[in-house]
Amino acid sequence: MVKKQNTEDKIVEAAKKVFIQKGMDGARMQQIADEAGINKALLHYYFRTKNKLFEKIFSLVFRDIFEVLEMAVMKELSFEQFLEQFITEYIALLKRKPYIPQFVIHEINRKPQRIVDQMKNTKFDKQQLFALIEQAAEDKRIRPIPPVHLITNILSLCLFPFVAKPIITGFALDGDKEKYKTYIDERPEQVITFVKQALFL
Amino acid sequence: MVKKQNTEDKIVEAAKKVFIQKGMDGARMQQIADEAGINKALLHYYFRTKNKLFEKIFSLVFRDIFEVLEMAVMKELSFEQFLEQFITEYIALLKRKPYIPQFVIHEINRKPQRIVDQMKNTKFDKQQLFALIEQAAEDKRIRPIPPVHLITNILSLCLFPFVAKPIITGFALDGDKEKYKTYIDERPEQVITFVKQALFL
DNA sequence: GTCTATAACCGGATAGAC
DNA sequence: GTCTATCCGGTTATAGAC
Repeated sequence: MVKKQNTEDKIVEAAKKVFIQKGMDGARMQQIADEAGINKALLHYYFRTKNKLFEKIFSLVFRDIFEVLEMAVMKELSFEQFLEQFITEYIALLKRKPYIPQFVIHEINRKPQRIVDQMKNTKFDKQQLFALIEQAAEDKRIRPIPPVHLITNILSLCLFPFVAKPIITGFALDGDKEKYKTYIDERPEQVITFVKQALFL
Repeated sequence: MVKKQNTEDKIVEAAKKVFIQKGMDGARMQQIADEAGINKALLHYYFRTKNKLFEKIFSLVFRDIFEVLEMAVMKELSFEQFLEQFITEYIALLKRKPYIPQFVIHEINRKPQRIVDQMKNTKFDKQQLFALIEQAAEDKRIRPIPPVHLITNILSLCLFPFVAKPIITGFALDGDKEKYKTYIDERPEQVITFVKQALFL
């Protein structure tokens, strides 16, 4: 938390903030410059174009996303362990970086293919996870469920509260930010319980 | 499906398409004009500014969203009936208008307060739904669960498959569009089963 | 109501001094 | 590396003929 970061870092941080908030189209180089406490020209000096700056931010944000995903699946867990650990850690990640879902959704809209390509480039192994689920069902440890549905279920339960934050706070929780905080703190346990009840025989 | 609609309708339809696809910032008046088969000047003649046109589209899309929501809760169902009917109809709505979630999320980002205000203006009664859930838990028909969590769970399970369509298709389903269609067709049953298992004792 | 032409504006990008 | 000033293309918006 040192105040004297170098200019490039200041730019990246400011750009991250603005691009996440406004998306590529809505973001303004002027606002990024203001946010970083410099002027527009310097932005171009460091990153040449708005697009190049955006690409930089995109790759940074994307790295965050798979940080946990990879970790969770890499370490040869049982399905039961995976379930608890994945939900706990993924929600923890989103608490630290709540802007991630919004940013990704924005990009899904703009350039779907880019997101898919990036995902294919990670170490995350889809097959391994599918197999884990199918094995658990075969062993009668969980009720049978198509892996795609289970995975999307889990992801949706983790992600939605962050995407819909303003709606949940404003509409369901009377605009009370403390209530939202509590809600999010309860989430890991609530999701784990919900999924376990839904699955285990 | 008559071909000769009046100009205003043509504009609205074209604007809907473009705004949904590109968002307010990304949309271009020229593209809307082209899509409607008229010229830019006429756009301004009917709606004065881009912003006013967008507001019009926004309110139209928003009406769609609550179409089902209101219906489902209005008609004094038991919790069990509500559950099945809501999930079935909400996913059916999203199949008809899959652009809704993206559009709303875009707006959550841009102007959170607008969304919340709009929601408060609907006939949808939050309290009634909360009470329904709490009553079911009290009667031991379902296991106890905080209503906010249950509602967000259900919504997330319905919405996510549409928001994440490109990712699900491209990454989990090998880019096979037919598989996505099948996946979506299976969804209502999968979600209902999942939620029921998670809830009912 | 609808068009063509153009004004007014905005925002990304560059030139050039320091 | 950092700044001020400026350019230039694209986009919204308006004027005015038909």
